[in-house]
This record gives sequence, structure tokens and C-alpha cells, in this order.
Amino acid sequence: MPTDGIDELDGRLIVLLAREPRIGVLEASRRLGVARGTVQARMDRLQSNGVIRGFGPDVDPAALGYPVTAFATLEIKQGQGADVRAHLTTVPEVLELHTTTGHGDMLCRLVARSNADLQRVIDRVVGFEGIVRASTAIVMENPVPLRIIPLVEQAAVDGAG
Amino acid sequence: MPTDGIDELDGRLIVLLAREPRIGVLEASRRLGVARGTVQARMDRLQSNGVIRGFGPDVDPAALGYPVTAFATLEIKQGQGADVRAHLTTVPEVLELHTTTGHGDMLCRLVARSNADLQRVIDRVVGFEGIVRASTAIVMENPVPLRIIPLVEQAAVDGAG
DNA sequence: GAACCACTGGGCAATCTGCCTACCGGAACG
DNA sequence: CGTTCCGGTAGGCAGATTGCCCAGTGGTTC
Repeated sequence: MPTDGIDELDGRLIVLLAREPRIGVLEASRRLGVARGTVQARMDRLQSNGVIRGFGPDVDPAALGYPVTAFATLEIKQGQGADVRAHLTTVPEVLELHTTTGHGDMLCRLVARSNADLQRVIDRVVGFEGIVRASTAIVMENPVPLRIIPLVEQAAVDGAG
Repeated sequence: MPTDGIDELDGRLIVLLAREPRIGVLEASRRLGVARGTVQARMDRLQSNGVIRGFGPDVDPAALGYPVTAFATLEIKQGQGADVRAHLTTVPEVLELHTTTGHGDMLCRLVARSNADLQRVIDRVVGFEGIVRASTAIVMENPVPLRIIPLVEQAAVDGAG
């Protein structure tokens, strides 16, 4: 169970890593003005805490040939949740899946090679008995790409009091 | 403009990096059974291509003290789009924002410290004249966390023909 | 006071990086 | 058919970084 909260130094470290991921421990310690061992210890702790899950490559689906993104809200037949999850897991174009409150039962993020191709993807997604209905919203612009820095900064000042 | 598509080696490299991010160029070349220079060249190309945007730390908002995630669909007053975008950018709990087709005009991902705190966040989000209406879906489970590996593998076999 | 903790500053061997050269086979081109 | 280009292989080298260790210090807790 992670001890929630990060202090100001953790925050600066994460922001630094987010801005310049290729940075090493040594260079980070120089930038932050602390000893190398401190940075090393903080990074170890942040990772075992689960605050930092990893440093996976940030892959752009568009550059992979999938420039179209959409969000689909799915309505699921009672008791079919697990089957639908398993089904959606097998579709590579499903990048993310959530179960939610509200009108729909699930929300998933899809990508496709084109608007036309999106039809194929949706057909594959909803081509499963457990899914009653789907409503899709195509993404036009992405004014705020997935970001974490502002939240980290917020958490850092909260933690630091 | 990126040359879309990746070949089988690119695919294996990205998957390897995704699975073991801390791996170095040298170790990667050993795992892939190719020369170090090749891995170096591929990584350089993938990054200048934009296929790999970077290696930022994958931060878990829950571990930061924000365990509640929600998606909000926003309806925007005509012509207020830019202002709303600017407004939402200033809210740290807004992790992501898209403009979409369909009933709503925008879709954003929010996090909060608790269900109660979510009310505060939503109030802040919709507390802006340009926003006509908001409908929020709280995430209960996340059966498929944001993933890219299946798509990379798909793109790799497509590219390899 | 004593124990504990995080941080500092230093040192060490082993490793990796960035960069370079030389060479090879296949593909494209005149 | 010969030349050039390109991506990959194999190797080498100096310099930087890593992982790990130690001893000392200041602040906190009990």
C-alpha cells in the first residue's frame, strides 16, 4: 500500500524526469542540487511506492498509422461484463477500457487507420453478444494531451504544506 | 511528416522497451540479436519519426493521492471553445482534453482525491461561462489500462506484410 | 542521551554511451 | 553491368555513468 503524497523534492524530481526523460541519476542530482544518493533513494522509493509505474516509451498511435482516435460508450447486457472485457482485450485498437457509472456501462478509447477504418474497429468491438449498444465520439482535436506535471506540482505543494 | 509504419524489428524493439524500460541500448541489442549500432539507429529514427515521443515517467495519480478518475462530457457555447480550452488547461485535475463529434463537444479526463472532492473539481471545471452543460461518468474499474503493445504488434506485422 | 533516519560527500570497479572506422550485401539507377 | 546508396555488422576508444559501499552529520523520536 503506497504511502500517499510526495514532498517538494519528489515533485521536482518527477517534473524533471517528465521534462527530460533521458536524464540520468547523476545529472538529475546536479539539477536538483542534492546528492546523487538522495536522487537514487527517491527514485527507488517512488517506484516501489507505485507513484512512478515505469518509464515506458510514449508511443504515438498516429505515427504508427492510426491517426484517428475515438471514445466509445458501451451499454452492456447484465452479467456480461467479464465476457465483454475479455473480448475487448483482444482488440488491439482498444487502447483503454473503463467501467463507469452513468448511462453507459463502459468507456473505451479506440484508434483506427482512418474514419472508414474506424467502422471496422467499431464493428469488431460491438460484434459481441454482450454489448447492447454503442455510441461513439470521434476525437477532432486534443488540446490537452495526457499530462501529469500540473497534478504532480499540486500534489507536491499539498504534501509540503 | 513521419514515414508511417514500422517493421518487425521496430516492433520488437518497442515492445522490449515497453516491457523493460530501464534496458540500455547494449542490452537491447543483445536481446534482439542485432548489432548495437542498429538498435541505436532504430531508436534515433523512431524518435525523430515521432513514433516514440519520449520516455517520460508513468505516474499513477492514485499513488499521488488522486484515486478517483472520471470522464466529463462538456457542451460548449458556440464560439467559446478556445476560452474553455484555456480555462481547463489551468485545472491540474484535468489530465486530458479532447474535442469530439457527437452530443458533447468536449471530453475530458479528471481525477480527484475522493468522490466528494470530485464535486469540487467539477465545480471548478464547469465554473466557466462558456460551458453549457456537463455530464460526468465516474470510473469504477479499469480493466484495460492504457496500453500500446498490442497495437505496436499489429502495426509491425502489417508493416512487415 | 540513544537510536533512527535522510542526506551528504567521497571512492571504487564495472559497465555503458557516444562516436568512429571498415567492411559487407542488397537495391536502385544510369 | 558497374556504381552508388543504404542499412546492418563488428570492433575500438575515451569519457561518463551506474551500482554499491563507507563514514559523518543534523534533526526527530522515545
